[in-house]
Amino acid sequence: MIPARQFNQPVLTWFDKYGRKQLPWQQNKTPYRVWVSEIMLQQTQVATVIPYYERFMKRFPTVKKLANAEVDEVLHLWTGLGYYARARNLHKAAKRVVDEYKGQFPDTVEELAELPGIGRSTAGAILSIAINKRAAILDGNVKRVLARFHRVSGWTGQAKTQQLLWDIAEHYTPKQRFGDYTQAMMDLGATVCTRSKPVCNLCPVAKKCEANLHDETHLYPEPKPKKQLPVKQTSLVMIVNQHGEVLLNKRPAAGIWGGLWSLPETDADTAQAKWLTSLENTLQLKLAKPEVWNPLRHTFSHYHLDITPVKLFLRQSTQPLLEPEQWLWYNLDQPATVGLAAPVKKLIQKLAASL
DNA sequence: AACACGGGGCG
DNA sequence: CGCCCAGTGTT
Repeated sequence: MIPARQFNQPVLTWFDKYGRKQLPWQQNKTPYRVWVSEIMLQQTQVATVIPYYERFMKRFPTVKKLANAEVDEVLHLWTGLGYYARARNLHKAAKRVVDEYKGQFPDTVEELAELPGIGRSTAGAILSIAINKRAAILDGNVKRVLARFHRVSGWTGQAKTQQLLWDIAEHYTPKQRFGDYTQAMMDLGATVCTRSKPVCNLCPVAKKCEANLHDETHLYPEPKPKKQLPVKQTSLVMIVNQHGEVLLNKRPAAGIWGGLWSLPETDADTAQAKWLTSLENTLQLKLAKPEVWNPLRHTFSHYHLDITPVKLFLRQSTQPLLEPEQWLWYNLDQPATVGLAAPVKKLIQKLAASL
């Protein structure tokens, strides 16, 4: 690690020249105003936050006003920002600041981080920016800057990696101008040391940045390890009638693709022949020999689904369908306006092209 | 369509 | 403590 001032002085000088200082929450800085801005900024970009912030501050100019409001009104002002749990936390925390601290925000990281929605980093940001107390932060922007500067390996969410980054963050925190330094690091990460294509020639510490010197900024921070997703198999059956329509059925409300229209599904390859026979019986159809296509993979958040498509033609004129609530002949030229699962839509397009 | 984001909650 | 999640913007 290099001497702290060789890092933080160039960063502060850069901030004096290029940092933003006119944002609404940078005026009249109080713990309350900084807190609200930090929570809003966790999830949304600056340009979007500004009008929300101003409306919020107009309606709740003090923590006491916020604490006394109905949570529904807080949520109402939050509408459009998303992550409503954070608005609830904001409201809960305001009540606690009023009840437990007589409306005065505590001035230690430990106490602030006890409040719902405030962790160590947000606590550090509030203290440094609002009351110029010495406190480090480690948000996504700062993690990126520091991981690159020292080529810190490991995913930043890993406890060990995170601890190392906190140590580095503490090390570089200056002996004065704590608020400016916090702002500077956030701005640097947001505008220069960006996730992709960082603009190193505008960076005040580029000449000492190990990732930059090795031309390896793209390797840091390391991405979150992809968890090995389980692979499930299924088969989707495309039954085409003499009008070039394909048979869809509506899926149960629960489970994947709940309530969407899909192709009839069979999960057991080995039992496919049997399944087709039972489908013929159920729907009173007569089917021609199946044509098995190459599988395609669809990935959910929690597993891969390898889908084997099977095409078959109906060898008779179409009969009225049983249970028309659940079954539908989908015309490929004049598609009905129904909700289709993404891979089903893709398959139907391929099917149309094959006819 | 995958990824990232700070903190809460769970086992 | 480690793991997963939420909800939306960015890439």
